[in-house]
Amino acid sequence: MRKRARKNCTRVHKTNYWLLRAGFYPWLSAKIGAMNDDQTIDPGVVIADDVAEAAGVSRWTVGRAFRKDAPISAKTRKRVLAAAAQLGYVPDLAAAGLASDRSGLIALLVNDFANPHTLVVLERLSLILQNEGWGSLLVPMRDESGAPDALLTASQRRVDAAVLNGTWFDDQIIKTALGARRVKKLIVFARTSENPNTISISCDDVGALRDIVAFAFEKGYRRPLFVAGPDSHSATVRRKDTFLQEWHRRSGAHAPFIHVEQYNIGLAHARVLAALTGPYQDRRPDILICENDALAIGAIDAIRYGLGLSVPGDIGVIGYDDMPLAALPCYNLTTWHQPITDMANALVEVLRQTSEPSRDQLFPGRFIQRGSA
Amino acid sequence: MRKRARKNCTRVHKTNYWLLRAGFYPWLSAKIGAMNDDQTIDPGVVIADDVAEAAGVSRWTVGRAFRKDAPISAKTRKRVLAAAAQLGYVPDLAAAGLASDRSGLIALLVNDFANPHTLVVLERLSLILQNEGWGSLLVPMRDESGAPDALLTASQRRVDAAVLNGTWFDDQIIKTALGARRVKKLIVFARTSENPNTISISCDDVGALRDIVAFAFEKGYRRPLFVAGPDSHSATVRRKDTFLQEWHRRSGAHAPFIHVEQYNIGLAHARVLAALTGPYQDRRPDILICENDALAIGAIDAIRYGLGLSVPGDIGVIGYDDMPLAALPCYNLTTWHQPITDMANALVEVLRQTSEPSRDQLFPGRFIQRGSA
DNA sequence: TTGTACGCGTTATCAT
DNA sequence: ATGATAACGCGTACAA
Repeated sequence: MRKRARKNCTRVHKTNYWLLRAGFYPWLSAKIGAMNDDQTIDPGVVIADDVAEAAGVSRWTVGRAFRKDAPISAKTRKRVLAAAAQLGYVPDLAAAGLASDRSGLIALLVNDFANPHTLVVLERLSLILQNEGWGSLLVPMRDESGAPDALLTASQRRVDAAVLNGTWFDDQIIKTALGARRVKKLIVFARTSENPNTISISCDDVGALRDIVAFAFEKGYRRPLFVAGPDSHSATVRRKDTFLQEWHRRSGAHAPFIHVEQYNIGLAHARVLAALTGPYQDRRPDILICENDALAIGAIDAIRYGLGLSVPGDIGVIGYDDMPLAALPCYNLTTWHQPITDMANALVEVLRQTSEPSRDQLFPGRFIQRGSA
Repeated sequence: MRKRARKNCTRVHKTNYWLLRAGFYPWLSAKIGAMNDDQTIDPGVVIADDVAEAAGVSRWTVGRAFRKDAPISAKTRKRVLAAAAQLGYVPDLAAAGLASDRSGLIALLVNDFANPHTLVVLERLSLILQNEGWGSLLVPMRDESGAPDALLTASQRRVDAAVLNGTWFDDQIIKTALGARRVKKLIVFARTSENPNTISISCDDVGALRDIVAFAFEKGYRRPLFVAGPDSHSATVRRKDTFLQEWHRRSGAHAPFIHVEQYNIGLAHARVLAALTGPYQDRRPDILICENDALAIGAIDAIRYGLGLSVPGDIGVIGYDDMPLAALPCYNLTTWHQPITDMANALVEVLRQTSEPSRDQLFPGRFIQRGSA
């Protein structure tokens, strides 16, 4: 009964939209310039048919004029674009997505709104996606149980890919994502993932923690405490394990660690304070190695305002991320810089590719020595 | 030639999607639970026709079953939903948007990524929109010239509304937005706008600054300096002008002010330091009233680490926003709390309405006294 | 309450 | 290089 010509669409789409920047649509600015304050431009939408009629070509030729690498003569294209400019035509991406199975939408799944670093990631990703002609669907996840909702949203909007920006994605969430309908690609950003069906783009945190351990050891620190994020997630384990191994290799001793349930500055404050006034009261660490900057900032606050001690005088602190907050003189955090822009560029490259890319792309970061250690 | 039955669609849409939460789609969880790690669910997409066939009804009845207030018998709906559940059907919102002229997408236009408060706004808005069945299109604007690009993106995606979250939107940008095709509603969030074609949802900053002035004056401060954001934008003027008026009314004196070109912590640091070591060296203020928290944080850093003075001992600082950073013990900023959640709820209400809402909704905030003044 | 014709604006595919 | 046919998946209006 039901007819469906295009099943299992695995065609390669080589024709991408171009001319997607407003700079290429001078008629927009012209119209706006001529407007009065209380005046709205006639919202009567111009469609490809109108342009076709005006240019004396068919609707399909209009579409070709707006796509790269389309078989169309330069002369015809010029005429079509001129007609489009005069009428104020802009292609409708929603309709294009419906027809082509490529929505041009990328879902950014975010659960880590308490971490200021998230804002940096959102800025970089959305800007670079916009430059490349993609739209960003911001999909928040309140907590772990919010993941199915988020992925449902993404799949209902036919996104071309979903990017996991969170920190506590566990394997169950990734399985949910892969199971969601119409989510074609799943990319784990700024985290590693062991799942073979994902593509992860992240900073080389193994190398990073080796460098961090080297720095701390050579600076003479001997009583470290590792401050890790939520337990039970494979992503966390990597930095922690690398640290523990490296420290043992260098010092012969086993370093202790604590876990904080969320990457939340206030919570880190509380947990670090509890640790230093409780189990670690009599064996106070001389350096806190933190899994990321949010934990490190909380740790500094705990040391200074909870214990009345000094950083780095009494206890040093090292973070990871180099978020803007880390550079403020109040914290002046020694940390590890992730090359977010490079990683975002790599993400775009992965999105462009139709073939299976190599998984687990690692990018080197760099150590940022400031005043906290 | 061209036929268009539905011109100027001003119909009232009373039927909204329901059952949009994943909790209502138990088959998703079931399928996922049964999966192996390296297995992907058959992405063969189930459409309404399939469900119709399985339930023995027409395709249109399937659509009705998924909408509220649709004329359908409870029995039929139950049968349809059962069939949908078995097949794993989920409505396609992209196609629905194309057909109905309501995409269910809201564009969040953001230009203020240097301000940590933006993350709070994004979290609240995207969560509440998701709960109500809307999707959030995150549209970044690098600078003022990026506004046309951003609005083009929004209009090409047929958003139902565009929400301006930025801080330096001037009237030209708003005109651009209103001129953009297919952007039906324009809402200015957390800022006021004088433009009669917009709806602004904001905190009552006139009342807020009255309270702030009252506090500062009664605390005995007598030499204020107002630290404002970018000049030339009407949004900025309101807090500044209110402050200046109120201070004059109370003290009989005219208070001075400076401008910072962006709401950026580092830049505020530099500008405040320059002011205090330059023009204001010999008439040092005893209190800095800042237009928002980002400026206030920069001011505190400048006072403490640039001048070596103490806050609040030598100079007090008051902010506005109550962003999470303000509560950290390092800054402990006295500020004004904006009721973002209430404002987000009001936004949803405006989005729901088809009639013209009253413009300029104001919400009361509250003074948060901490240690910086 | 249910079914049908038509349209939404575009693209894939094929024929010319 | 261009035009034509047939989707894409669903909603609206109206008839039954």
